[in-house]
Amino acid sequence: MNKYRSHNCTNLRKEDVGSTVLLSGWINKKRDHGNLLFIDLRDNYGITQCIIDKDNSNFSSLEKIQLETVVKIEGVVVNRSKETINIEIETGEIEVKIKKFEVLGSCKELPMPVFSDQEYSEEIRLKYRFLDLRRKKIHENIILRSKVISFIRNEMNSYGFLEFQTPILTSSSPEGARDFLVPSRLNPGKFYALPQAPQQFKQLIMVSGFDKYFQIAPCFRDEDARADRSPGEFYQLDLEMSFVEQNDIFNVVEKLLINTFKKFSNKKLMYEKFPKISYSEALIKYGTDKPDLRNPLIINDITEIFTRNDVSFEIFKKLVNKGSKARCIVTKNTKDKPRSFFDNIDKWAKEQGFSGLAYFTIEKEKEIQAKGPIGKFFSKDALEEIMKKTGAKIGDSIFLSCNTQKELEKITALARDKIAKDLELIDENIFAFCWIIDYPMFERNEQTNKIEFSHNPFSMPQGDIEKINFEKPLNILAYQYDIVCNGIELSSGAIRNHIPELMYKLFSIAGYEKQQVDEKFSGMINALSYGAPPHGGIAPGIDRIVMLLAGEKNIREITMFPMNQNAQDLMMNAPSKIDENQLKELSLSLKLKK
RNA sequence: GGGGGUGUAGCUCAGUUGGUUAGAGCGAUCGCCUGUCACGCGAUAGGUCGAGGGUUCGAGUCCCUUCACUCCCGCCA
Repeated sequence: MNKYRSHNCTNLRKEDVGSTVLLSGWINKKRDHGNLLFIDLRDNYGITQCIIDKDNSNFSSLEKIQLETVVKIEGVVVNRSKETINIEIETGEIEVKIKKFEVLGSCKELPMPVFSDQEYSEEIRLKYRFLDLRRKKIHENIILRSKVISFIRNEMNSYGFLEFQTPILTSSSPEGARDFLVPSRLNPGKFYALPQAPQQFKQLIMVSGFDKYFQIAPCFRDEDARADRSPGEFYQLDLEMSFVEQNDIFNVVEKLLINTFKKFSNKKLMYEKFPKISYSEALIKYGTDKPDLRNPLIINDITEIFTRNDVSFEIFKKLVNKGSKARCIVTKNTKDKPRSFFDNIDKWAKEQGFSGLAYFTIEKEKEIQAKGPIGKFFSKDALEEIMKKTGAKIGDSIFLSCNTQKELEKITALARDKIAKDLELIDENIFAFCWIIDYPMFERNEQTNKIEFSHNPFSMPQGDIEKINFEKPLNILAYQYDIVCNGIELSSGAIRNHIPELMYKLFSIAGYEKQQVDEKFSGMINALSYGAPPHGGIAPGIDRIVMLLAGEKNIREITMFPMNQNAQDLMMNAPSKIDENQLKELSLSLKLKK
């Protein structure tokens, strides 16, 4: 028998009554009745109630023992009387009568309690993460994460994918996020970069003829944190396939995600076949390329209404005249909502830094009319036209905004969420997946006015390559796609451009000389010129998948050892200063800002 | 880089229009208690009210500066 335990803390049942057992674990909770002491012993698997009374010579030392001390307990399994059975825990029908005990790991006074459902400041949780991780909810989240990852691995293997590792020390890339840099001792003045994603490597794997690759890949981007974005590092299910079209990727990923979500969650899937929404359609209907499809509200463009002579809402008319657009959100049957409902939304819009949200309600007494502060500006005919365009019915309300297209997309997207929340239109028990497709290859940077890659420079443009009009780059679409679930972007992917000449052409549009491309992407470009297969892939974010499955809103709740918002590890004290010798070896010197 | 929120005992929080000695629960220490499972009861210790400056007879409370944490914007091919 093992020296520490014969059973773990969830093993023992009625059938074990009478046997002498050895348990090891943490003191989760003590209940001291003076002459009788209950101890809840906890390990990874569960809790077993142990009991000792004053007749035992160990009583007084156990009575004084600190919570979270690690002990080994030897005792006999006994039945609990009917009244004292605890159905909350799996071992609740029995308890262990303590004979002997031994402290395996003593515990100082706790900076935070482990046995408690209370919430604690992140600062203390992260500093004492090893204590925090003992707590039930987060302990279970981390176990869930492990199970999800091994499930995904098994699925991918069963689909015929091979798992490969790719380098962590690689080269800096000019596109995308800020790189984490690592100085090279052997090459003074030169730096490695940590990979933002194994993008080039996975393409090289395809060129190497491996056909189907995947990896649970760490990705490093030096960008500021958000609730759903760790600073520094995160994990992707990186995958790539050869001789595929967009739909082949979709089929694999849909199958994987549906299987995963069905296995690990009881929530319903809104679509078993993910709907495909084009980027441009998404921006109009939802104001964003990551729409929450649980939200039934749709945005409609009604710019034309404000060119009519029988509409006298002059503020909007002037803006439309200058090139602004007008869009609206219809809410069903809200005519009896109190004035405060509408005013709160308008007030909220102003707090978001917009000029507010105008609104009216469509009613019919003798004839159709608009009620509300701006109702009087719309004629009956104009209202009927709006109803036709938006599908609004009598009794519905319309929230509208007028602005430049970019700003309008922003506010309508936010307003769509806000109004749905206020009206409680979102079913939290649903996962609504969709594909966003047909991303533009390029976009214009509004500040510099330059043409840039809008997503991934390695994506394949759509259409017959011979016939692409490179004179109008903003019209070129790419085989580039995203998966969105409940308004969270899970991944993006693309069919890759495997034709070097086409690559040079596209890079030249974005302002890169051939020589620069050769320099920055030498490995890739070179490889593509030695017989590259058509290929494509995608990279779903593991952290966000686990977040959705665990029902958590913060990525730190499903990350074992996360950094704080300032990219510091409070437990390990990273980042930290290094000594002069280390700098010297790397040929570095510091020039700190005061 | 910018905006919002928070900061009071080891932990979670309360603290009135500025007014005696800053409170509670959990935890800690000590005592009582033989069937609890958030055990119960009693007592004790524990505070630079994030820090610095200012207004005031008097500041946890008002003002300024600053720091930390967090949420958001920018950023995230």
